[in-house]
Amino acid sequence: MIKKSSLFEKILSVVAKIPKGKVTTYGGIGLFLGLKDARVVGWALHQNKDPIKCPCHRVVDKSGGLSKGYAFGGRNRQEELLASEGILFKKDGNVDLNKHLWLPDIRK
DNA sequence: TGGATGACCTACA
DNA sequence: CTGTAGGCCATCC
Repeated sequence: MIKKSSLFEKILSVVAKIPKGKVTTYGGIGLFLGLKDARVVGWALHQNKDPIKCPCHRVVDKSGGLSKGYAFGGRNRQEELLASEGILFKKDGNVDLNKHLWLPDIRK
């Protein structure tokens, strides 16, 4: 049900569909939207100011690591939010993609 | 109109 | 493994 609008809305729609306890990657969203870059995804999330509709904390990088550090007010904050949803972290401080990786449904 | 910016990814040395 | 370079998309000034 992705409408034809700015990628901003598309990305937000995808992120909003992320089930609780799951995480997705920038590259995954970009690939889903047919983009060849993950920058747009990061850009959209950065421009996003509605964490209620867009759980940015559920979006991680390809390695399962969190963003640079100034996402929500600190990387620690994101970890806290993810942990609050039942997402486990590895000793590296990265999300366990093997258990929580989720990708958008292309059919829908 | 056009350069600069951005929460990234991949490839190569 | 770390560092550098390129890429491509949208928005802002």
